[in-house]
Amino acid sequence: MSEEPREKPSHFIRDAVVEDLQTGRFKGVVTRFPPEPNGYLHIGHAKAIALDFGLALEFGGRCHLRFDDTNPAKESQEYVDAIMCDVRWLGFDWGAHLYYASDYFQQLYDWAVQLIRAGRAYVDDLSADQVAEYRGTLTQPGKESPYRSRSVVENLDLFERMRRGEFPDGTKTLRAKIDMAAGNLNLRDPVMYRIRKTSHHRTGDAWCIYPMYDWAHGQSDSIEGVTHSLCTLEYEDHRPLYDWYLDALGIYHPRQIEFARLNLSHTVMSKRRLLTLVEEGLVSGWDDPRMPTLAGLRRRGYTPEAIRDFCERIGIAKADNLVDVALLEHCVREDLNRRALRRMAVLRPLRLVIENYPEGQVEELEAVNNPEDSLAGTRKVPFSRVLCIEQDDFRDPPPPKYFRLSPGVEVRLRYAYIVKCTGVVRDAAGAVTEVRCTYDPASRGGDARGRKVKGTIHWVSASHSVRAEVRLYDNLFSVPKPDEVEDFKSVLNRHSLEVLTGCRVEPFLAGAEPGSRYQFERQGYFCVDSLESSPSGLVLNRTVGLRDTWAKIEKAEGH
RNA sequence: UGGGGCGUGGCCAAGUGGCAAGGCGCGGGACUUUGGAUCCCGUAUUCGGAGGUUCGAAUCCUCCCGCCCCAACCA
Repeated sequence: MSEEPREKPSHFIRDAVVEDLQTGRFKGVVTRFPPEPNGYLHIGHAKAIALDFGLALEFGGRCHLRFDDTNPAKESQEYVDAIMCDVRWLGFDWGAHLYYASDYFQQLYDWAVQLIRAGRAYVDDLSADQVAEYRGTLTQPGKESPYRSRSVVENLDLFERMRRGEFPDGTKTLRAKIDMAAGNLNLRDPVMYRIRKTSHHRTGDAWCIYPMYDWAHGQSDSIEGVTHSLCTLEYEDHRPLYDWYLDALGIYHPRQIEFARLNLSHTVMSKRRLLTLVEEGLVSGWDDPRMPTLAGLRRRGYTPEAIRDFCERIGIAKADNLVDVALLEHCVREDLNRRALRRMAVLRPLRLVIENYPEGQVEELEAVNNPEDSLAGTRKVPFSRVLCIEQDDFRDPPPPKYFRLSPGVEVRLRYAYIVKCTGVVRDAAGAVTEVRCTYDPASRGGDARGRKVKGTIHWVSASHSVRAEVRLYDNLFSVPKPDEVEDFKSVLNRHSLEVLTGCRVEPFLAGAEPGSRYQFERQGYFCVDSLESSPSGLVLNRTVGLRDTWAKIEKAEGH
């Protein structure tokens, strides 16, 4: 295993980090991945995780996992657990640096008091609607709240009573006193605290006022000594506020840098839309193998390595993007090609009878486990007179450039023998129910002995194979940009899941471990479903198909 | 006459004054007991547009065009 560590492609954030280290602005690198525990992580988060943890690793620093849990109404322990599980699975380690914004509630409260004392924050009695009204519009300045000029003493008193729970939800807020005429709406006296008499999954009922994102985030970064606070583009407008709070408080000041979030073709990435799919039962859950969630990709059979590689290849930049899902698929294929053991499985069985093969005879033929890895060894596959082959591997008449079985034609049975089709059996409707052939005993192992045999097909012994259910997945959406359609649900791919129940797999697969991955020769990569597969009922998920040149030819040839 | 960003091939993306990296995809070929893998070759006279500066510009200047984000007591 002499993996040449591919040179890390550079990007503007790495450049900025290098510069900050050189100029002495920061002495080391401390990053953080700050998910809100209100949903499952998806491939877009993987990009951020790889960036945050990757940079820390690269510069000998550290990366914190910090839950941004400032909105108890939407957050829960279920999500906290799922997120930690996913980050670990992806291969990253936060060591002892697990934090929660809720751990800082007291410190944040004290700092708020500090701002009130400095005359930089005030308690406002305006209702939510009024606050919106007073904010003005994109093109018109807002106007100051009538409560903006309350005295420090009064503000201090009111704020403390807010905390004690003397006022009902929504009746008061604490706001920073900045500039109601600012072009950047985030600076028009942003709300720092709102009253919410809701218990929090970690702090219980200790608090009834909760900090807003902007008030919590920068200060949390500061407390933890974060150097580079990396986030997505939509927070660019928040940076002036991030900086304002830190400066107003006069505390350690990390640097926020924004990058473009990932968009993947043929799927949706917004938490709101993913939640809709889950809640409306359009998918089986957050871990449905068609979902772009890490839980879904994991169940689909994706490897952490492939996802990390993908994250590296897409790069980090500031331009809006839509990455072709074909790149993600390429990454798993590349990873699995060199690691997955090969097996034979017939998804849509067609009976093949070898007329001149002795009745009752069984041979154990040797098959290579992985041609890409000589250490993977070989296995024995039972061969007998009656086999199952793929329905697609027999055509009568054969279309142009078809290399597989058809009347009078010879084909190789992978690792077995060369067989020649002698005829077919059809049912009353004319459908082929059985293919007949003879074999060449001298071609054992598949040796064509000089002959040109263009096709090689996979097979399974009818009586020795094991039954299995196979689930074939396709893109969740039928268009590249479902987000741009009026109703994204109208463009769901109706064929995103195809369940095949009569599949036959080679006996070696009988005891396959849940989650284990294989390449089914000539078909694709599959993994044993981790939830619904059992020894008595094997269930396999197709991670991704193999590149299919024949499909392209067939498509180009006509229909 | 609101603010903040972004525009390099079908999709990502390097490049930051010296004459367009790389990857995916696509097309062609070699090889092949997976029509897989692997290996070759091809794929932007041009960098949103128009001017300008310069011996020389995707890179600097000016104007224009287009796209994205922001008016939750969400993050």
